[in-house]
Amino acid sequence: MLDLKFIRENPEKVKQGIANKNEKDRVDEILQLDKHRRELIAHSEELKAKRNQVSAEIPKLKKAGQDVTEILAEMKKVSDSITELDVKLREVESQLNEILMYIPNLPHESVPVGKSSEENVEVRRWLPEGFSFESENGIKPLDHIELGKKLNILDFERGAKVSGSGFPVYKGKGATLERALINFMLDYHLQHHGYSEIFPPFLVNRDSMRGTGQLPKMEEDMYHIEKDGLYPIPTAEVPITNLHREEVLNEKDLPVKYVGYSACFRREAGSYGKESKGFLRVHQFNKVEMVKFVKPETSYDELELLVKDAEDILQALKIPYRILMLCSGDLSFAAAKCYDIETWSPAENRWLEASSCSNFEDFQARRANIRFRNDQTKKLEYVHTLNGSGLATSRLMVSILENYQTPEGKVIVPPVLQRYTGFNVIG
RNA sequence: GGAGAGGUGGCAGAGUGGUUGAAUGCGGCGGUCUUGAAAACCGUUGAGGAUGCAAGUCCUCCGGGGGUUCGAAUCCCUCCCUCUCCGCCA
Repeated sequence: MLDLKFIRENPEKVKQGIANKNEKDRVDEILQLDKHRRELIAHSEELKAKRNQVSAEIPKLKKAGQDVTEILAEMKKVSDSITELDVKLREVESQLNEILMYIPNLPHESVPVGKSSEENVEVRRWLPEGFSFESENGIKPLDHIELGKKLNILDFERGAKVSGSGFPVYKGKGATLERALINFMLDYHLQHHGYSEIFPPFLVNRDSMRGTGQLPKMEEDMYHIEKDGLYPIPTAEVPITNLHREEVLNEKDLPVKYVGYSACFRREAGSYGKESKGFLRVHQFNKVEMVKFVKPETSYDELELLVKDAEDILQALKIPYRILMLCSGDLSFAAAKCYDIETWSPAENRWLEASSCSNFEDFQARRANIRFRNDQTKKLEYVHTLNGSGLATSRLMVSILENYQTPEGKVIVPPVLQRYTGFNVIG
């Protein structure tokens, strides 16, 4: 959520930022409601001040033996006017608030302006030693679906039977490899990057979904358990960021850094047909997520570090990847700046998004009311929140299986995972 | 699922419908004392909003929402949450 005062004072800046995100702006509507709101407040408060003043007089007058019936009658009218004004005020405020909840965060000044993913900027890439985009023997590599079937480690058909399409089943060494990967990533962030581990709830309430910005805008993309008012999480970002909702953090504890595993559930409404085969687009997947709560002045440095933390995993696994800085038009609703990390898929012959690292500045903190006490000024300030996948296993698994396949159709387990799997090769 | 208890400031914990934003204790901050520290003592210590260049003035907030009243932390209704016991259960 943007600061209403900021919108009031910088309407053109806000309009431009929203336009750069390819969103419709309702700034004029906001300014009008805000004006109306402040008029109502001024009027209502004037009457309340009067009521308070007279109400304090009444017991004194009574004590002095005066007749107060006339004053009571008059105050009754004042009270009724207040009630009326407050009803209007509440109406205006809820309209205003509802619109504000749909206003996206503004892109940071360092973000390139652009319409779509076409205009994202490649920042750097990393390729393992000896890597080549061409297969050495000219044989077309098998894709992850073929490998999964051949090695009997992935079962998309039975997943579809049990749940529906987009709910993959891992079997045998595939299941072990998935588990190994999750444990490896968690351990790595704990041991090398100074995060502390959270194992979060997978179902959250509506307030949490609003806090991180999934709701109300992305309602259609979220699973919803109506009976209990709960939402299966689309990412661990939601429960982990909301751990500190409505809290005041100590400045000396910042940055607070959490890492946690969760299953992630996404309806992917309207996306059937696109990239729908295998792991490329699924309704349930596994992800290790990093979340940070930081002081505002450090958040862009922390974003760079966050990306590095995710990169370290890929370098340890020796998976080729590249980093993209998203252009304004490709930024998500709540993000001010975002880097995507894409891993290479030899069979698809293209890059696949495996991580997304974002700085939300105070957008989520304002919605979720997460603050810290500034030791110098003694004032409360909103923290900046960041999060990044470190990483999502589904796309990463595609890259691992495909990059580590042998000419015989086996898959070597990446060396750093071998002590987690207990075996070195699949097939 | 059944029964009961309770939700008040950072925490603990008072609170007859009328200067109660709220006693008291702990904690925090500042000070006195001390070589330093502790102890003791004194003072101070919530948030949000409207208005204003500012100083300030005013309004709101005692789980959420609604009601009674000139006036509500205090009375009524309703919802939510937490805890305890019983039942069920991985």
